[in-house]
Amino acid sequence: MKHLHQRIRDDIEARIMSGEWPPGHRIPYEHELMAEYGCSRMTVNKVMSTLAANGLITRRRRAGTVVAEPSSQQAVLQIQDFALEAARAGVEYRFKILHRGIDRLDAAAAQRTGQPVGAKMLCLSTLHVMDDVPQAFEQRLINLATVPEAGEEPFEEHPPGTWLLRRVPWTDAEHIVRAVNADSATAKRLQVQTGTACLVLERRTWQAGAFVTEARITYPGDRHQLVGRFSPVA
Amino acid sequence: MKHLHQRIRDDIEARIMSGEWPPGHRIPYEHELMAEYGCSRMTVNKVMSTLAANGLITRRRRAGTVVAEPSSQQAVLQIQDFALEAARAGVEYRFKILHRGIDRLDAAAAQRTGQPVGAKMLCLSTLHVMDDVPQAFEQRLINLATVPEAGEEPFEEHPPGTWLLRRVPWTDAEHIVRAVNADSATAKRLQVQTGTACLVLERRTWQAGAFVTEARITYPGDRHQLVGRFSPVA
DNA sequence: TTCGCGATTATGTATAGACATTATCGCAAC
DNA sequence: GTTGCGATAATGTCTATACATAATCGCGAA
Repeated sequence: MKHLHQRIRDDIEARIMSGEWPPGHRIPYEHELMAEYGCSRMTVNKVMSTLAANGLITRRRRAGTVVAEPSSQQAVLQIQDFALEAARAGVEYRFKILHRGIDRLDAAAAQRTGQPVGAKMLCLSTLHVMDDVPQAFEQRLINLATVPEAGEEPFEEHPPGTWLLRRVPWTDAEHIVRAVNADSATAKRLQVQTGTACLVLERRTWQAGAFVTEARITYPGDRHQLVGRFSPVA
Repeated sequence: MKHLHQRIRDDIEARIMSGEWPPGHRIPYEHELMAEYGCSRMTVNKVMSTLAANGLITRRRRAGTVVAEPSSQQAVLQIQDFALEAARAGVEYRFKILHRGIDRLDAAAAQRTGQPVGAKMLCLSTLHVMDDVPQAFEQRLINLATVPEAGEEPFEEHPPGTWLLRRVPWTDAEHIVRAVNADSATAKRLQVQTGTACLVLERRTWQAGAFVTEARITYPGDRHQLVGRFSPVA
């Protein structure tokens, strides 16, 4: 046997995953597990705390521990960095800033981001291209109040998303994924027919309550998909 | 001050999130933090283990602990249960099984699911309707080898997805999100025009290596979007 | 019957110490 | 210089104990 911690954890996870202990089933008390595995309560406690943090079980003082009800399902999608993805696929990547300007928030954008109308934002439109084929069109707002240095950044080496990610850590993010028919301007930029289904990913990020950036990325539906793999437990 | 554990954790998270400790920065050794906070090493250790499990820091024996490099971004999307969503919005929900049959896997589906060609699957087509407006069209395969009782289930009370979720815990899931133009059959079922952009969510789930189910859910692009909120730290 | 309150009990947090594990560092031999 | 190896220093795991906290149970009073 290896570490007791891992063994207890595997044991309990197996029983939950196999359905032997269905949702709502009461798990033995810490002192019972302690006796069963012949270890101290701290060891059992650490395992149970970990499982609780992972959402596999629910603990309540005095009442005990039960297997958690399955929550509403989550899809975890990996948003790959274009440069990375291109490097892996062995194709050439480049990006082009189509528009750059400093604007003040209009009412709709203020509503979306929770910022006051008129807040100064750096507005960027970027086209991501792989092997001369447009892969995505990105419209981004960067809050100059939170990230003033973005105003001076030429975005020559890295596209705005990559630059921001390694400059400003974010604490909260909101994602929206939609499908839309390409309007004529978008279709032209992405070199698809007007009306082609496109995947639109909107992401807004905050850092400790301060709005950082909003990105709207439009992918041609026939060239891109978002993929994710997920296991509820490590 | 409340609990030391939380205080240390908040402190370190704050320093990482604010950028004071950028990725790669070496975090004080456990014995240093122990001295700084005047607590035992176990307390520090538990905090650091938690942060490491959350991917915020990277720990290596002898080398010490450093702030983790930002990984590629993830979008975490909540897939809401239709009945729940409808109840919250105060509208009527119902579903209709359009087709039901037992089929054997063809080559393409076998490829996708990693099952042998010819494996027996329960095939269901379900339309989800809210206030008489179609909201989604779901095509689902259920592996009868893994979930034989699905063959007898009439799916009168709960739609297949809900039924499965509370019957079979899953250990792995794969998600793909795409945008497609509605073909005429789909358009008719969803009561939209042919060619309307639709969001397609594909999910395949396994339980301990055994294939459970594949669902392809098609949402009309103008009626639905996937939304998610995410904080990297709890 | 119902309400309130104290005893009970299971989990939450923390401590001090012990030994295990494993990279790294630095010195010595080549 | 390069290599090898032992000392060292960091995290990983575990114990035994203590006290805190909170929810439930059950008893007694209204």
